[in-house]
Amino acid sequence: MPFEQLKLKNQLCHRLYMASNSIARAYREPLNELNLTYPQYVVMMALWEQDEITIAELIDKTAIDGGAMTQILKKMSDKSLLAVIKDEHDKRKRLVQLTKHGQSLKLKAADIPKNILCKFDSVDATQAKQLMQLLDLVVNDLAD
Amino acid sequence: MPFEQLKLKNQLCHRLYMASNSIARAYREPLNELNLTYPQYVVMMALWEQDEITIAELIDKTAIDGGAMTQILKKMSDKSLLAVIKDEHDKRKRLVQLTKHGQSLKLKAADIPKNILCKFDSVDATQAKQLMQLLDLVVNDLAD
DNA sequence: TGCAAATACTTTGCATGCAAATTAAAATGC
DNA sequence: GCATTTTAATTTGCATGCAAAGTATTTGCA
Repeated sequence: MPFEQLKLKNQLCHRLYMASNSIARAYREPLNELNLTYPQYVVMMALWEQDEITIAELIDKTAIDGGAMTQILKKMSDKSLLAVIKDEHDKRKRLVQLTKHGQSLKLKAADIPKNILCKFDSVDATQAKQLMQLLDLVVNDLAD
Repeated sequence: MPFEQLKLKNQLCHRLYMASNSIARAYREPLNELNLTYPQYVVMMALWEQDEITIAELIDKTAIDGGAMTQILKKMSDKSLLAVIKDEHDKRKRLVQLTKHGQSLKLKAADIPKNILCKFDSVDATQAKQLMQLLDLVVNDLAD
C-alpha cells in the first residue's frame, strides 16, 4: 500500500499534537480560576519546587522557549506572582523569585493534577506511568 | 510527601507538552524544504487521503482549530497548494480542493515520516504502536 | 592586557491554538 | 410561512513556540 505512512491515523506526531492540545485545553478551566495560562502554571510548578533560580535554569526545567520565557515572566511579574532580580555575581544572569502571593498559590493549585486525572476513565496509573516513560524516550531521542 | 503531585517530573501533561514540541521541531527542517508548516502539513495529509472535503470535515480530521484553519487555508491557497470553493448545495459550506501542485507534493512528502522515525533510537515499532494507543485513550477520555 | 568567543537574555516577526463575537445560510418548530 | 435555533465560517484579541538578530557580560587565551 503506497503512502500508507502518510495517513493521519498512522502518525505518532499527530497523536501527540492532539493529545497535547487536549490536555492543555483540559487545564484551561481550572487554571483560569488561578488566573494562569498553562505555560505560566509550568513556571509556577518549577518555582514551587525550587525558588530563586536563574532564567536559564527555569528554561531548562520547563522546556519553555527562551524568547517566550521573557514575555511570560514579564506578565507574571505584572501579576505580582514573582519578581525578576539581578544576579550581583554575574550581571548577565537574572534570578526569579516567587512573591508571597506566588508561594501561597501552591495551596490552591494542589488539587489540579488530581482533578485532571479524574477525567481519565480509560487510563489507569500503570498505563499513565508507562505513557510517561515512553514520552521520555521520545523526548530524549529527539534532543539535540 | 505533600505536593508531590505538583512536581514537573510527575506530570503527564508536561511530558506531552515537551514531546509534542520536540516532535514538531523535528519536522520543521524537512517541512521547510516543502515550504510547509506543521499544521499545513497535517492539512495536506488529510487532503491526500481524501480530496474535496468541507472545511468542517477538515477540522474534524485534523483537530486543528476552526479559527486557525481559516488563516491556514488562506495561506495555503496563496501558495497555490489548494483552492477553497463554494458548495452550491449548501452555501454555508466551502469545499477544499488540492491543486495539481498540491497533489504532486505528496511524492516529496512520502519519505518524511520514515526520516523522523529514524531518529527514535530507543523506541521500537511495538512501543510506538503502544504509545499511539495510549495517546488515543487520553484524547478520547478528554473529548467532550 | 586585550580581544575574540561564549553566555544569558531580550526583541522582533511570523504562525498557530483558543475563546468569544459576528455573519450568513439552512433547518426546525409553531 | 416566518421567527427561532442551529450550523458553517470568519474575524478579533490574547498568549505562546520558534527562529534569528541584537545587547550586555563574562570567559578564554594568545
